[in-house]
Amino acid sequence: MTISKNTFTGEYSYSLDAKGRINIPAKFRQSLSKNNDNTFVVTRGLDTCIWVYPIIIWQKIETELKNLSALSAINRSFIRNAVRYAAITPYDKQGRILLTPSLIRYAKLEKEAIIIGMVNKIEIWNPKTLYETDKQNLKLDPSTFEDLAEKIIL
Amino acid sequence: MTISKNTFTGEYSYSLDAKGRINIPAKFRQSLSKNNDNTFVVTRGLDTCIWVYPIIIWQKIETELKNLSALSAINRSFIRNAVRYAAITPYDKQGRILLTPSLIRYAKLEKEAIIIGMVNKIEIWNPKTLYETDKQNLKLDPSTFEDLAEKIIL
DNA sequence: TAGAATTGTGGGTAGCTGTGGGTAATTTTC
DNA sequence: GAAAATTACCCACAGCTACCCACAATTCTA
Repeated sequence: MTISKNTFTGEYSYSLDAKGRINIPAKFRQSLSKNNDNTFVVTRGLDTCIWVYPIIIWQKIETELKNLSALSAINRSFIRNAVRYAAITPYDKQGRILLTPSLIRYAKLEKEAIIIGMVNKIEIWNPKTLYETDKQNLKLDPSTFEDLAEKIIL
Repeated sequence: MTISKNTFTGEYSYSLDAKGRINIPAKFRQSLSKNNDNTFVVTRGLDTCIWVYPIIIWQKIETELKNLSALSAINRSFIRNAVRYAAITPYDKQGRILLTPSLIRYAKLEKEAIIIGMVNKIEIWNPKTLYETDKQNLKLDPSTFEDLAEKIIL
């Protein structure tokens, strides 16, 4: 098997149910390595969305955070944002994870949700918010974009 | 076999079936190196077509993307756009890959499709769109080609 | 050139996936 | 300590997908 583990790509449309549960695409679950124990970590994204990490990836991030100097205000604010809203959620027999009300509010999630594989993590979006964010991003510096594209895309 | 692996050339006409499957030319499949596990990655091309990569080529892109810091908004947006439309598809016993409805819509594919070898990747086109694009490209500033000529010896 | 193997295309079906809801166990509240 | 609220776990089921087989056309081989 050469397909890399804990790596996610693609965009999917799923629905959040009345109990705050949302399905993680079967393909993403299959990509999880065994030592994740069918468990993800959900937390606030830096955009208006929810970030979902395989738990072993999250653990690496935690150790990195510990090594960040607490002197920098940016670091402190990032650590606070990333860690304080993090919740560990194993998925149920049907492959769904449970989102906290706080996260659902933060990402302005309603019934319909877009799930995007972001290589080493997963994002959950309200479709409208995603659309707005896409529009905003078009205004970002295009030359940086092109530099990245030339370096990375073959 | 002297032909280098994971390299594609030539133009072929194939048909997309009702289930969204399309055959990858046998010659292209034979060119795949073993470690690809009979698997391609399909994604949006920069033109109105679908790009198909051998998975090990795609994995290089993934690794680069993993190394981009998620603290930068430009990086996040870039990753999202690069990965969002990508799908990993092993080909079946008959040599066909499955295209996502989203990609089929993007490339405006109907039944008839043109498959083109583009050295390190493969392109899938609607014949009409390809024809139109060719016509447009004739109008491009010829000096662009001259710039390229300085970089590449044909 | 005849036979064998490969290739491209179509379709059927078992099993999986996504979604909703129910119930027992647990926690919370008064 | 009992009732209410919340949570965790289970089942049901429609729709879809992955996998299988069939077959005609083409290419290869002896």
